[in-house]
Amino acid sequence: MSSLLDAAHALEARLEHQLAAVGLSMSKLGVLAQLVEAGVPLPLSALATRLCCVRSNITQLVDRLEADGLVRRVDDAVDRRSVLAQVTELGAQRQRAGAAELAKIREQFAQSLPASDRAVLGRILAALG
Amino acid sequence: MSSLLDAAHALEARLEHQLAAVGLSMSKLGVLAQLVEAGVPLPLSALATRLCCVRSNITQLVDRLEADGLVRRVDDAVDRRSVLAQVTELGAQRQRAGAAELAKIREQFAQSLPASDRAVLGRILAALG
DNA sequence: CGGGTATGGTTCATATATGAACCGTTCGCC
DNA sequence: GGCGAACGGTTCATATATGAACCATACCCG
Repeated sequence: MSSLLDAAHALEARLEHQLAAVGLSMSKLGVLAQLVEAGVPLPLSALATRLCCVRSNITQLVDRLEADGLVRRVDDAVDRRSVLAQVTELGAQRQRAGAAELAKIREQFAQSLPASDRAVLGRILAALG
Repeated sequence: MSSLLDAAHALEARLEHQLAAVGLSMSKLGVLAQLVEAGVPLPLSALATRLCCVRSNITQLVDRLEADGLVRRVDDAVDRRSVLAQVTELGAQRQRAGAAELAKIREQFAQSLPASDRAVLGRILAALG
């Protein structure tokens, strides 16, 4: 059980380290990826739902992304309570760069694990969820 | 790859939740367990080494544990730079309670996974490290 | 239509973690 | 003996995350 946690932590550290090369973190990339995927600005609460975290976390994350110039807050024309996050051109560039870094790690991961093991691992982890 | 991270996060959340029942977190239990296992007060830097984190993290963790009355800071008689963390009686009780909660989860984990899968999982994760 | 409830976002306090900067102490070595 | 490097701890700034409290707005129902 603890080796599962250890492996996950090591993997996370590697991902964060790799993303740091393009000035991103997992959290920031997660937000950018959601916005790019959606193709339209999203309400902050939609981000919270998709990223499985509380709203106050998104507030802060978007604060930092806005400070980085990767995201803009825009008003929602139809619901005055709502604030939309819109990815900037720079943000979209960064997201692509981050995704490329992620792909590298995924590649290494795949290579270090035979396809058969990968299948077994997937099955076991799915069963745990 | 992401299912590995997801599974680990879910497991961590369950552990934290279970430990909250006895007023502990994984981090706090980690410190207490090291101190109990060692049997003697440990320098904070020894804790940092054993728990694989930076010293400033231990400073804060011990601050909180001290506020909880689970640990005491004592001077090191031979090295005046060093500060030792000594587990209190209450701290030792808490550590036992926490370990019991952990054991419950481990039990469930073991039951939800056939022994053969557990062996395979262990082998795969070890290969990743 | 209004009043109560639900929703959306922010703010605050807190926990956990990192890394840089700092200071006092110890140690190795000339 | 004394000096410079290494060590030990704290402090600070920062990032990430949670949850409670708060306010404005929207929605539902009698």
